[in-house]
Amino acid sequence: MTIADVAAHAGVGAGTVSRVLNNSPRVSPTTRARVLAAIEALDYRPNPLAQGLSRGRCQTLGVVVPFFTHASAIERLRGVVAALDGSRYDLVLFNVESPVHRDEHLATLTRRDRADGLIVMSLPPPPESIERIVRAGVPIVLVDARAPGVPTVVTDDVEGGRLATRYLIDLGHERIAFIGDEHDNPLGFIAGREREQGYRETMAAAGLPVPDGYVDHAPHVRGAAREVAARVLDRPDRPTAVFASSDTQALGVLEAARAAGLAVPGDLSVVGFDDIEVSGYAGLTTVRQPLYESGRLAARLLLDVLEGRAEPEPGEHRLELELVERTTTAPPGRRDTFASRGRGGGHSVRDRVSEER
Amino acid sequence: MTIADVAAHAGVGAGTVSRVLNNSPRVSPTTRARVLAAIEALDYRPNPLAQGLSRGRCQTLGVVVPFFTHASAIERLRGVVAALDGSRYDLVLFNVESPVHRDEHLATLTRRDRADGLIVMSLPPPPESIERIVRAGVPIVLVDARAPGVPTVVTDDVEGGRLATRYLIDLGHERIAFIGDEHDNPLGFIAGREREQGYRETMAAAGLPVPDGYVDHAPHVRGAAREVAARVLDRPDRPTAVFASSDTQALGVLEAARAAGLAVPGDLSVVGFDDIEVSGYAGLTTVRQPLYESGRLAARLLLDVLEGRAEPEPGEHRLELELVERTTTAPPGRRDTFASRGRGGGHSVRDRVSEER
DNA sequence: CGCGACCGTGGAAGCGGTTCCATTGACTCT
DNA sequence: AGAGTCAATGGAACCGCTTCCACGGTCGCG
Repeated sequence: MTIADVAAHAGVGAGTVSRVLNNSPRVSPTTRARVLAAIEALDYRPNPLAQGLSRGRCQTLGVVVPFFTHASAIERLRGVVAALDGSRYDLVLFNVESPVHRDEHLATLTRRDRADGLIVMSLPPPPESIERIVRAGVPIVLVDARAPGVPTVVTDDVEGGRLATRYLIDLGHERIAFIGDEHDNPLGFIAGREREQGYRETMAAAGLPVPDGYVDHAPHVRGAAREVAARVLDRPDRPTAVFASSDTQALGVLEAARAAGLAVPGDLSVVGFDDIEVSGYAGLTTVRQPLYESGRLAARLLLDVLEGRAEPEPGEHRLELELVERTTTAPPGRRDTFASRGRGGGHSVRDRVSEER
Repeated sequence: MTIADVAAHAGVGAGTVSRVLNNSPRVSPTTRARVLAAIEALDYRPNPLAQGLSRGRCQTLGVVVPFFTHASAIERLRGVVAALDGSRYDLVLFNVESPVHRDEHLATLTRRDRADGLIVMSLPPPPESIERIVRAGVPIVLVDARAPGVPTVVTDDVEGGRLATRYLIDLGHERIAFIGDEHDNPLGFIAGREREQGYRETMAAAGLPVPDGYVDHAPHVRGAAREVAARVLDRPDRPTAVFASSDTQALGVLEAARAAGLAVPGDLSVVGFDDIEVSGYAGLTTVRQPLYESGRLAARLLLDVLEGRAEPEPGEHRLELELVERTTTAPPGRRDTFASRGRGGGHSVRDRVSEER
């Protein structure tokens, strides 16, 4: 079933069929009707590969995302899919779990034959990759990562770190520990480091000490964070609060607290970062970043460029952070019963929203 | 940068370059070396669209999945991605939120020009779609859905319903309510209905009554389940246990119980279905289905066919269900304190596994 | 030593579209 | 009425690759 069959059936040339398909104005109404009838009769659909080859683009958006099953990645993807829905673009997923992975994918994506546009999440891509992609004319948007000369959708992670720390200090905490990602992660994530910087700045500004061992790092999984947290909770000068640089890790901290027999927030306050879906359920106080919105915005920026509605605008699109207060935080030393808190809770708009998902 | 450039640079014909690219044995070692050098020198990569057009396939696997952000879908996708990793196939995601959506996608996927193989999740596709796809020679695997003549990866949902109900009966419960998906959902999901059937069968076999109003249905979101649960928990003959046909809904039941001031599992036992990630954290007793494994198996079956290692084998690949006992269930009337349960818990292998994600 | 196999290779045809160019015929304008 | 426009259309060229076919050169064998 090719365009030639349709042309024959309608008694016209292939070019005319193509013009009808592409809504060219240069076709008479009667011819158009005949062609459409033939298309209908033969149940013809253009071959996307042939279209792609001929047009030099492939109606596909590539999303390069590390560990796509991580809750935060999923939320972002949800935003991307929402933005793509109704457009003519398909979504191809490139999952990244190592630098080799990343470089392979970025190398194949330097032309419009695999994806017409690229969303790269959370990965600071090697500058030479970026440059090749840009030079090749493939529009790209970074999410949760920065690079000069490229549109990015970001939040201010340093500020987020400040927000969480200041909140704990305002509650009256003085012994505040930090648990974050390992600094030398192979994919070069920097959000964790920036959140740590915000933490350190704020502690310093408040004149609060950060003893050795109050800052520790662990791989981005719950179990690892729990172990590291166990260590700091076992110190004689046990902190009264922990700021974890992700909700996943904060959940690990909560587990460690439970294992250590500490009441939360009675003995220990915990603040996370991200506001993934579980967090609402776990009652975790956290710094919410608009994950869904970030994906949606990135996809929209890309579509605007691809469909000629806008020029690529290098520069940051900053999304705001917001502290969501739930039930894992309280002033230090106030011994709440664990029981009375129950599950869930929280007071942000987000909670109402997440109900209905 | 085309194959002709490489050919010119290596001083050979285009055909020879193609043979080298495709590991044809009919190339002399010296020529092969020259071509490889040229490829290297020019940093040449074949255009996948042109390859696809010429070969009649596109090195892509399509996954059609309703509501891909649902926890269960994500787990399955994770399995698919794992199976695809290392293969030469890309993954294209077709998210489905309505029958129109579904039919549009299935209609475009009846040829090898958009995807070489198809995984359809949780959707009973219209028989004529299936037939067209099969006739077109596009391998397809259904997950969590059945159709004659097509390979499927399934679980026995009726049996799962029995499992959960029998477990509650064995604990000593007699007043057991059921909350499930609406029967007339537009996409035709049947898992919920089957789980309900298992529930009804087991109740009948045990001679236990199922009063009017003990079985109710709600859309597959937490909030809706909570409202429906609130109704049944408000009855004079309040049930001592609720079996919800998904974990998402079970979480809604837990919320309703909390709102009603009922202790879980003291006043009310709750069993869910799926074992999504949150469930371990929430301590929910549930019927675990191997979601990750189902995705992985489906992708592997498909790859085996696509790479000629196997013929498509219509028939069911059944994966086993397993009851995971956690802390939302207990014999009726035993008044546990809510506090002592804390969070998490559970005794399945799964829990250890999920720690390390 | 001559003939047929066969290996290695170049080049053309084809995959199914899009787009440019040339052609035709109707229509306008002087 | 003839020249010039312009709309509608057919058809060829092209996108970049695979694959088939044909051809020249070796080699083995009689």
